[in-house]
Order: sequence, then structure tokens, then C-alpha cells
Amino acid sequence: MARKRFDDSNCAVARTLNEVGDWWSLLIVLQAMYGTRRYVDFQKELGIARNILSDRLDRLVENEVLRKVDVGEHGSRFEYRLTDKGRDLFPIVIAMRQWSEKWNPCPEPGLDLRDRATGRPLRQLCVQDADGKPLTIREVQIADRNTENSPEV
Amino acid sequence: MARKRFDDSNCAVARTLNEVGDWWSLLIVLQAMYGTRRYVDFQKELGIARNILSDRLDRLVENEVLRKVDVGEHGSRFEYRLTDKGRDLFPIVIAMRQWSEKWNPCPEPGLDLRDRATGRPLRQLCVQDADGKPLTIREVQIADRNTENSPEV
DNA sequence: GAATCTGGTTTCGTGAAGCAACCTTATTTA
DNA sequence: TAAATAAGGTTGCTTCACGAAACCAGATTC
Repeated sequence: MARKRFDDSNCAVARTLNEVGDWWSLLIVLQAMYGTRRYVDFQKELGIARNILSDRLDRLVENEVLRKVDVGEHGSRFEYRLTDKGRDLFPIVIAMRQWSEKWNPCPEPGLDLRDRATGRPLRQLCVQDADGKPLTIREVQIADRNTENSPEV
Repeated sequence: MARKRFDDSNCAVARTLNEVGDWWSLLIVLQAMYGTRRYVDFQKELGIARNILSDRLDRLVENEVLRKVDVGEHGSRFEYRLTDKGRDLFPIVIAMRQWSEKWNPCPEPGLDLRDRATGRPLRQLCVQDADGKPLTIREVQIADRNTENSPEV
């Protein structure tokens, strides 16, 4: 692939893609959010090749999205747990879920996310102003911090 | 790559990744949100190879994220515009921006997003219950719609 | 002490991702 | 009319991402 990297990109979205933008990383994070913690379980749940899994786990640990915890009494038993940074990917994952459920609905039910306290489903994620008022993309001003511009979309 | 596809996956996140989960697609969508509409402009702004751009634009059109509009008086001049489905990717993109700004801040300023009406910055995107109360990942119950389970994360 | 579990690493082959350069067709502008 | 621009298509090449399977080593279990 000789894939282009965006490590030093000025674009925040590109920098996010650089850390979790490949096919597997975000699915691993998702799986971790579902409660998976161990190497073999990730492997079984995702059906990912083992070397790829190793590579992705290492990179996620390196980027501090996961942390590798030694849970063996005498070593050699590990868990991969979400860090705060990793847990903060939750809105991204939820936004993706909701987008897919809206635009590419799947006949089979799949997973269900609810408020643990009340048992009610989640609200549709949306961009809001400081007061919580929903904003469409047209209501958001996109401006270069240096120059002035704000396109119509 | 012989990349694994997730077209028919039961996982909503995987299905989203299948449509916009590669390195370029989401950046193209982002660029479209910034106001770019024409092939050459995408190419110049993103620095993407032309055949890859063609391929991605085609796929995005095929998936109805963009639509190709003939704006030439006599044909052969096109614009790629976001559909409603494409515009609905806005929360995902914003969530990625905010994540990156929080965890991988960039020294240079970059773009600035504000409420066009009030000029105030956006609220941090978060998962909410039906009433709008913010929910952490621990407060969300993740259950298979068939069986019963809800892991601790 | 043999088998098994866990968490990997190594090797190898394939194909797809990516880039660059050149070509085409049509339109617009100088 | 010549040139420049727009929107690609095509080819050729390189490299790396991915997958499969084998191998490995420490700990535990039988």
C-alpha cells in the first residue's frame, strides 16, 4: 500500500484516522467496549489474523488507547483495557452505529444499547451548540482560524 | 491487501467502516463538508492520487454518500455534492475532530467550528440518554438483543 | 511429564493500495 | 486558432497490508 500517513497533519480528522483509521483498530476498540479484554478473545470474536491482531494491539497500546495489564499471578497472562483516551472514542463508535442503523439497516437485530439506569434507548447523537441546541451542518460556521471563509455545503 | 469486507456484517460499526472506513473516503467527505465540490479541487486539497480519487468518488456516489451533478452547460462538468446520507456523517466527523483536539492537540490552529448564528463554539459531542443527560460508557447497557449480557468496561 | 492454554513471532505468498506519468475528450479563454 | 482547463481513463510499477499456517515459550493442568 505504501499508505499515506497523516501523523503531522494539520487536520484533526486526519490525525484521528492516523491512530484508529484502519480497518481493524476501531473494531478492536469496539470489541473492548463490549467487554473483551484478552488476546484470544479478540481473535475469536473478530476472526482477525493473529499477526495483525498483535500489530494493532501494540499500536493501540503505543498510542495509549489501550493499556496492557499483567493479570497473571506469575506473569504471562495479559489483558488489554481501554484507557480514558480509548473510552473517549465512545461517541465516534456510537455515531457510526447510528449512521449505519439509519442508512444501512440490517435485518437481523444485533446489539442493543440502552441507558443502564432507565433502560431507555439512547438519543440520536447530534452536533449541538453551547446550549445543547441541535445544529445542522449548514448552521455551523467552518472558518480557517487565520483567513476568513465559510462555505455553503 | 485482500482486505476483509464487512458488507454483510451484523455489526453496524463494521458496516459503516465498509462504506467510509478507508483512509481517503472520510477525508473526501470532510472536504466536501468544507465546501469542496469539484474533482480537481479535491485532488489539490487532499494531494490524493487521481485514480484513487476517481475510485473513491465513484464508490461514494454508488453508496449514495455523494451525488454527481452535471453542472456544465453542455455536459462534462461535474460537481460532487453531499447527499442527506453524506451530510449525516457530520457527527462522526465532529466526534473525530474533538477526539483529536483533546488527545492529540496540534500546535497550529487549523480550522475553527462555531455556531453560525451565535458565533459560539460547539459543545463537546457526547452520548446522551433520551432526555439529553450525558452518559458515560459505563452507564450504557450493551446487550445482545437475543441473549442477555452486559459487560463491565 | 505430557498435553494444553495463552500470547505471541516468523515466514511466505498474494493482491490491493498507492503514486506517477501519459492520454483523451470537451469546453473555455486568450 | 491556439492554449489552457476540467474531468477523468489507462498503464506500469512498488510496496506494504493482510491472511494462513507454522513455530515457540512459559504457565498450568492432568
